[in-house]
Amino acid sequence: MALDRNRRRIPDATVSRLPVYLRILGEQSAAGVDSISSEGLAELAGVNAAKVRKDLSYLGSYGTRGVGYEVDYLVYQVRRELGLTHDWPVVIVGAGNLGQALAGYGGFGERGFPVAGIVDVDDSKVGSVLGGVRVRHIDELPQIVATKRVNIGVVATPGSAAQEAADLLVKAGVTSILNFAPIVLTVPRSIEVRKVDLAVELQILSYHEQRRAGGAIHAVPGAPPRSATA
Amino acid sequence: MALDRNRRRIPDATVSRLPVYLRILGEQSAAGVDSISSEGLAELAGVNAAKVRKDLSYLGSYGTRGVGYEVDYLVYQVRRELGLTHDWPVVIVGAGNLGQALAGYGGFGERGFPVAGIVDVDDSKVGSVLGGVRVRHIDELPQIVATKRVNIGVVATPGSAAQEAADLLVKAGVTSILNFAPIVLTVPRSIEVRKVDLAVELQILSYHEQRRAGGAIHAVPGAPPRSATA
DNA sequence: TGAACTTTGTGAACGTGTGCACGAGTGCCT
DNA sequence: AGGCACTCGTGCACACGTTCACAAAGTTCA
Repeated sequence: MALDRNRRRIPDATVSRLPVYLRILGEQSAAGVDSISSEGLAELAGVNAAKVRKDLSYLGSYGTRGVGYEVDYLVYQVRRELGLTHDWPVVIVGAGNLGQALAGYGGFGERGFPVAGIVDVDDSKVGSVLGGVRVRHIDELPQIVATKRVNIGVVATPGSAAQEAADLLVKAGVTSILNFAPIVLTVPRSIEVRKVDLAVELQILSYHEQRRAGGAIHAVPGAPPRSATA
Repeated sequence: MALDRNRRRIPDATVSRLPVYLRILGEQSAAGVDSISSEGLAELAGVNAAKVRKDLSYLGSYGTRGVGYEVDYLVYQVRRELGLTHDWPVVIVGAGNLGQALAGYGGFGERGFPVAGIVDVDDSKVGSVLGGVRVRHIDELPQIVATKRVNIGVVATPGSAAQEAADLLVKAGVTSILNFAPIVLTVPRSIEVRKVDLAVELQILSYHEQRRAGGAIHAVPGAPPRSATA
């Protein structure tokens, strides 16, 4: 505790890979594997072995030269670094198509993120039960966040309501937001936001497809003049 | 066409921002805005103005100094670069919770990615209708891909079935895959894969929450010894 | 015990991405 | 017509991320 190896800042790129390692390590552990090399883990994670070693070195020196990493011990260390030693209850705003799917998707709670509540503005949705959780009115959001000690909010509303949802989450005391709405949220700097956007992902794939197709079809009909003045 | 300014490789980071610009530009266009500066676009996209200019410069010199960018013209250019001048039908594999939500989510087709089909292995799901599309048996996948000219496949199965789903998609002729299953897919190098993983996103947020909480609680009970020999 | 072998941890080189700062055009106003 | 204000396009420096390559440290086996 004195020679605290902690409080090292871990690079973003590494943080985003740790969950992948963690899942693989869990699978290996369940399969009875005791020890794994950086090469083995790299293979399973689809990355370079040196990258694995460097990533893991940010947590400390938990490997054994000549052998590899002890799976269970590494699982524990990664979980600790990611803050997964306890559950993080989440609250979902928006009980539409997506909110319902998220609540119904059991893997949420299993992975340490139990759904503490789902809220919606629409009274007709309030009261129905999704994935074992009753939909409540958005006015109850502050109470849910406070009593269930919720730090993470999920925005699953249409784009038009997303900023308002985020504002309410922040006001209720949430400090991290996972945003599924296709808009850029404006929040205080201290709030951590991550975005998941289907359309963006599909459009990136579209770019590569178009490129693959030769893309040489530039003379598309309908090309507007630069200054239509219309 | 002779002095082809095309076939310039656009950096990945830029490609992933173009869809964001595109959505904002579309909104501005709908709001009656004719012209926008890099600063204005940057503000709305939540990024640096220089970055916007550099990103757009990869498409060509479509701005006007002293004025900005003509919104409609820029929309056209970005859409062209992203290959959005025509629709890209997609096929969804897996009609579970997620597959249903994706099919039901109208925004899919509206944004140029109509659902050409949904397939599942489970006979009890075959025949039901989701978002206007009938669920078909996975054996019909090759036929759907061929007749509807599908290039993009969506894997919405549980992790345990995802690799098989990907293999079938590739065999059927799909060249891009959007993967929602929490596993690393193994596919031929020529196939473009993008992954959307809820658990990863939540765990990244968890990391920041843990860090915010001071994280100084390292002496967690239950810390396993390095070599348990158990 | 010691030599051969394995695998980690990390310095260093390289590649990619970001942001500043400023020259170069363009439009507007007098 | 000329000057001024504005904004794009981009060279450059810096930060971040990736990969190589190798010494250090551990294991195995004769």
